[in-house]
Amino acid sequence: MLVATIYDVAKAAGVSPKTVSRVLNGDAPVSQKTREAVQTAIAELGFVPSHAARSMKSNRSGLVGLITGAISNADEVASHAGLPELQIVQGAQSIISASGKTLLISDTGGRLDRVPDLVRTFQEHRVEGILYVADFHKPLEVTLPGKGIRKVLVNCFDDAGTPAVVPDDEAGQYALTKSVLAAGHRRIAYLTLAEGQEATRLRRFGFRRALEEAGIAYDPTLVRATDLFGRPGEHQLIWDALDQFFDRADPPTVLLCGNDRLAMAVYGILRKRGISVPEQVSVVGYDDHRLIAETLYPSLTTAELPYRAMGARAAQWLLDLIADPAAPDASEPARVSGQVHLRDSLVAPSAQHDNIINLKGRTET
Amino acid sequence: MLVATIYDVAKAAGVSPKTVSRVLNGDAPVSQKTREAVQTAIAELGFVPSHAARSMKSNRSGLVGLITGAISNADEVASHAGLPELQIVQGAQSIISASGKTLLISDTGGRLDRVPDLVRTFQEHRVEGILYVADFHKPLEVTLPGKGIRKVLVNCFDDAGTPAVVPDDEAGQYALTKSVLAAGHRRIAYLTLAEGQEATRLRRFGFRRALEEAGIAYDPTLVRATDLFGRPGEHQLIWDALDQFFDRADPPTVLLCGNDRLAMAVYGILRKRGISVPEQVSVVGYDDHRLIAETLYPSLTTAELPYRAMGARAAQWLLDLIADPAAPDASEPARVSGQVHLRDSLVAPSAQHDNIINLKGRTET
DNA sequence: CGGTGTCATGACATCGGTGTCATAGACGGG
DNA sequence: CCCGTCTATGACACCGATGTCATGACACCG
Repeated sequence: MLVATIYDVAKAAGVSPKTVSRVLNGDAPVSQKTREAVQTAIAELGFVPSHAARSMKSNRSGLVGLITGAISNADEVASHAGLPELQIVQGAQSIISASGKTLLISDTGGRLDRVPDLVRTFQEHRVEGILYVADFHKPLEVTLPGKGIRKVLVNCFDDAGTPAVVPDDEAGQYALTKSVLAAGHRRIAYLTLAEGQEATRLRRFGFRRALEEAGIAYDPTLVRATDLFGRPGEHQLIWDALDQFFDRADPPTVLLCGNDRLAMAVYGILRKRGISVPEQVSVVGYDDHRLIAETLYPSLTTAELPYRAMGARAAQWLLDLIADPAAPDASEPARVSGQVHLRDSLVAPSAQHDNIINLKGRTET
Repeated sequence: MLVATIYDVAKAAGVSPKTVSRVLNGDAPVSQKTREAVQTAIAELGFVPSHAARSMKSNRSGLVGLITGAISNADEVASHAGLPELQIVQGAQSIISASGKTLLISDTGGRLDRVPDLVRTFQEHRVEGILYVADFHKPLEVTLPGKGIRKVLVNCFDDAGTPAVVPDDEAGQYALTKSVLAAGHRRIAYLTLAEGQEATRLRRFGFRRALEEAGIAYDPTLVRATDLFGRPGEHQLIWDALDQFFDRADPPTVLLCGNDRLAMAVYGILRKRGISVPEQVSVVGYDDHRLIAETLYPSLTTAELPYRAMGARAAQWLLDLIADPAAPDASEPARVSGQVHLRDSLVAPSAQHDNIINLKGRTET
């Protein structure tokens, strides 16, 4: 006898299995004496009810599936993905487990073609819903199998009206740019993420909107895409962009970076060029990747990518859909916005005592 | 009818449920014609067998539980924990899923008192084994419940002979120090992790062993613990340590850091002091946290904390224990060693053209 | 042509719980 | 004292698979 069953408990307590069940679930009156006898037997045998048997009868698995590439991506590419994506899992986990359900986490290992397998495994476990988490804000790349299963997309979206939760990149960059403007900056350079990404497109809108409101013309020559996801050549790209910016007669007083990792690289390259942060130029990131933002010296001003909140929001949405099967799909993704975190890397241009103009070549090695 | 059952398939194909089962499992001959009829019915109904029913009959859940604080820690503390710990999960995931089993991942949310609950949930699911993952190398902090369930500890150990997989910190620091010595350094400063940690203790052994072999005396004044897990005050601690090192008549030519995050902070503080890496001093980390090591500029020489391999090793061990219930416990934890990754932050002292001596105060702000 | 073995298939019990229904006492009112 | 009601409990079927055993249809052999 590997594990005790309800029958073992019943025999030990001298009652019927059904009575044990009643003690377990408290769904019918049981006399004090019987209850105690049963509880003693349960404790002695170390009995734990079988989830399989229970869910078979009730036809409710109490399971929610989550598909992510986070766990594998974390190592594969030292990119903006990885750890932050994990916060989505974390946010979902907290909501799901608070609801008494269990989260089944599966990992694509970076291979989209494994998704059908993962969904099938979920179906075998009769999950009540599925969360699909993308590694960054993008259109859904696969057709999710699993007809009839409730799903919520996180960090991605489709055009079929599947419920989706995405970051409000436009509002995030808008708020961040407003903070930069509020500090007094007027010449703002922007090292964006790769072209073609949702985040790049949406954040540029937010950036421009903030500039317009401040009456500053958008200058495309102050904007360069430099994110190569940490692949070789990225440092060179950043270096070239900084060259271009600082060669100008009116060099920028602040550098916005598409993510905190880029900002970290920028710190290093600025150091090599002999330019101090923030004494000579302010630097701003994006993501609020705290490992970076708080450890960098000086600490980094950045906009939060509200991954944790997105995970929680998506999980709650999914639970609602499960509870009310008649609930309608959404026509629009839910957009979650995050806060701006002001830290030491952003100061007023007036506090930048050392002027950057014509620093070019000063300490190139 | 929410989901199709084997009975629905049987009816649609005009055969008995048992025959459908035979088609599914291929454990008995079925005629070609019958097989096709059944497969057609399965496809039409979108039938997926119920894991619950299956495991109830077979008494084998095919599940393995994993308990970690990684998912929550990732955000809580921007420390050496978080992402790297996740690689343990990743390594385990790959082995477990390759074995056809499913990994059930649970998260303590940083609260050890939740462990019994998590174990209980695992027991309800009748997991065949449990992996317990600590956030850094330490003695086991809790008594794991779940009598009779096979367990393997990862990144922690107890004195009861529970199978455990830990990093070989001594060998790692030894190899890393050997690399530093091989580059020609003789005056080596060491910013260690917090006192009292296993890693701190073991790595110091490795450090000293390498020094001894090179005939260099261990100088305690060149060793300072500066890791505050990213909490405020850490920068100050590092700053003070660097002051002390560089005030010497014979300042060190290289700084070993207890982890890559510390190295990142060191980069920033050195920049503020006007000291260039590696032109004036070499810097070395620990962990091979690639997000940091490859993005920092210059890229960081560091020793790999072989988390992924540890996860895989532990998972394989657990699978072996499950397959052979008679297998004995181990008296010693398995120690997994990682490689040294040489990158740009470490150069020969002869290549450090600018002497550090008496730089003190040069650019303090 | 009967006996025997193989192949293909089905009936039935079973895994561990829970829903349904029945029933034995206790208790109270008329 | 009888009957209705309520409380506490048990018998039994069932959820969806699969293991065991039985059986019908052939084919092959002597």
